[in-house]
Amino acid sequence: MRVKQIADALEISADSVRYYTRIGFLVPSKSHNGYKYYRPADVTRLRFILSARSLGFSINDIKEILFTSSQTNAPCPTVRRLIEQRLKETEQRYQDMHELRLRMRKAISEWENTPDQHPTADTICHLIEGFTTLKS
Amino acid sequence: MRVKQIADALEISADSVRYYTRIGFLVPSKSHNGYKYYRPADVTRLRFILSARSLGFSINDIKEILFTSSQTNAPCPTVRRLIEQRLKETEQRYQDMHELRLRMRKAISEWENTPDQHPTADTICHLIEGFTTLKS
DNA sequence: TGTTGACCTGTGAGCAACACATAGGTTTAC
DNA sequence: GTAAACCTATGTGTTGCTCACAGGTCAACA
Repeated sequence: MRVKQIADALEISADSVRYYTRIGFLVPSKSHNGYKYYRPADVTRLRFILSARSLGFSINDIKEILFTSSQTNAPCPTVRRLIEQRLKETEQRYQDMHELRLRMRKAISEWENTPDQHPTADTICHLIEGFTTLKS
Repeated sequence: MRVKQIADALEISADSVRYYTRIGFLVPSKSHNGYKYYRPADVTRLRFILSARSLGFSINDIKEILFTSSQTNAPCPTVRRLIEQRLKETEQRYQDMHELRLRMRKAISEWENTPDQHPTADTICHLIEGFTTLKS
């Protein structure tokens, strides 16, 4: 299979496949014209990568998992440790997003009753400068 | 003020200040030794940048706002338009994070009753490969 | 046989928003 | 005068891809 075929099969972009190849996650064989050819084992491997990504593992995490596994060691302890970390980060970012979301909504609703205004010597945009999270 | 002083004053890293300077948001004067010196107007400007960032505006958004404002036009319509867009994106990412969070938690709880296992010819990590979002 | 056009390829660069590494300058204390 | 602490600017690294580009491949047609 060539890059587009494997990409279509797993519904990702050819560029993503090229990226995973570039960082060594996939090792296709090369034909005479320089095209890369992927074998069924690469499909399995790519499917694994995508599953891991969808569970929040980073590229580096996957690298570590793949390495452990290639040493014929059980990667499970690593996987359990990593997902706990990633979950913590995700919770944090989730919380941050929640707060950002509220701030944005508050700004929008506050600005509904605020007229436009031209910039002055010491204000760039009075909407933004006049909005403070600390306000009631 | 030199870079660290202005950074400390606004509680951000000196590297961030250098970054904003590099992209032209701040234009300090240079002294004989190459050090950059920031004036009070830069503090105002930096404060504005930080406010905008905390409302979810991107660096490019801020660039647009600053430009409009520098033309002595009211940047308010731009600001209102941009924040609506950013809010939409934020809502989407918030939703994505929510789902990722649930997937991760489900995986962790499912894996509690799953023993470790060594890799085989066609499995890299049975935990990840055995987990599917579609499962009940 | 030649050629047009659609489609595909690999490589290198670019993106956001900073953080880090490095080599060297400045300042204060002694 | 010098040593140590602290500061500086610049360049590179980061994450996970996407995009731009110049060119290769292949089937259909003249």
